[in-house]
Amino acid sequence: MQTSTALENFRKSLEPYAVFNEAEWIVFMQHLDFKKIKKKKHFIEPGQLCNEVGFIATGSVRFYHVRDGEEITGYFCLENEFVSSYKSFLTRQPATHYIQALEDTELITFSYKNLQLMLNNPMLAYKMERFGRLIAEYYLICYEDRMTSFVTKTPEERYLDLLSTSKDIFQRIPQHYIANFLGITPVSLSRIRRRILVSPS
Amino acid sequence: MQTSTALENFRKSLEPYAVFNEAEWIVFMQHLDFKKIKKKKHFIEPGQLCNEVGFIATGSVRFYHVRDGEEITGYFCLENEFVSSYKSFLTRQPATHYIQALEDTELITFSYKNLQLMLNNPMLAYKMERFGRLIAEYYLICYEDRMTSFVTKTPEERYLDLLSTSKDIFQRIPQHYIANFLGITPVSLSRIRRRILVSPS
DNA sequence: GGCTTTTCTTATCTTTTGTTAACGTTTTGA
DNA sequence: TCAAAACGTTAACAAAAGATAAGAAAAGCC
Repeated sequence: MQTSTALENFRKSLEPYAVFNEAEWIVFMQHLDFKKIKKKKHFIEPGQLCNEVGFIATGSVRFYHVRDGEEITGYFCLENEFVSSYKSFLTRQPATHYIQALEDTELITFSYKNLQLMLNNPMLAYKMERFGRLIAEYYLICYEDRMTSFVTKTPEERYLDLLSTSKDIFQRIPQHYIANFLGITPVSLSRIRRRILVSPS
Repeated sequence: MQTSTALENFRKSLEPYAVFNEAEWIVFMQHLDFKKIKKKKHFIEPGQLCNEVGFIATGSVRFYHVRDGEEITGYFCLENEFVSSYKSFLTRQPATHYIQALEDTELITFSYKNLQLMLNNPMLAYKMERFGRLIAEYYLICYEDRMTSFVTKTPEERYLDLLSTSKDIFQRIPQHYIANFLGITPVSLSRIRRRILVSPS
């Protein structure tokens, strides 16, 4: 994707969270970087400090942990979403999981250092605090919904929910990753799909 | 608890998120209210708009959903924590769950309206945006950890984790609520405890 | 104090999930 | 292009969890 197109798209995506005037936008842009991650390459690995937040212009990533030598995928991000190991980024502690590109991925990023510069720049400080608040609140609600689904719903219900809200995910993301995301094994997801095929309630 | 003590305690608890000077603190306090909830009474019920965020001075609450006539407890809050149906509060949509006092509970609250007033008051706006950002980020990290535990850990591991980080919870909160919180049934938690007693690995 | 309600455990049975392995298909990468 | 790796399904068995019911202990309430 062309850089200018990506930036325009980014600016539009930010509108619910931060509307910059031209002067602010120019300064804001000066604090951005661009990054390409080839498919299967990592954005972050355990033990590393996550020093940036990325906005996915094109592509997709998965978050995964390794337990007993096994990869467990906990989350995905697609275009127009932010990707970061937030806990590491915010607390300045090493990450405990991997973030890996599922496709060739183009990111618009800002580093921790640049974010601090903006938060301390009188021209941007207020808007950046607000931007940060609204983004954090947005993800807070996403995460709360997901937590609730683990407590109140069965794996089958979570699967049907995902199918109805994000059918496209099944076209782009391998099913065994989705199984992990639903909190079950790939074998179990395959069985659930079979059950639903046979007797679609 | 005495109001003045509760306020001092509140101010101290806020320090990681917002440090007010005396003038600011006085204005901030003018936007606060106090609320007592008797044990078993509700802070919010499904269908209601959540119009306030509470800080628990004393007591505790549980969040629960009702599914097929059954109550499922998804979360707890104890002293010095914030309690709200954030999704309802932030999106101005009706809540979908209950929040109920587990003990007689004293809250320091601020309403949505008062928060907006503070966010629009030049004297407080910047600090309130920052305060909101840092609180949202704090809970974002909590929720992320919990989400991850559902994907990467077994119920037994989640139980052992909870036991090691919040042993006191088991003294104050009925076990069948904790079972729901762990994503399992009370019967299943009882069996897990039995298993661990018999063969503590 | 005595009765009711809540809480926790245990038992039984059913359902679901995990584990492991096998197999065919598709995708990948040298 | 061709061998290797990745992917999805299925089967068989074991382990765990859900559903239901029963009973004992503890807490709550006139």
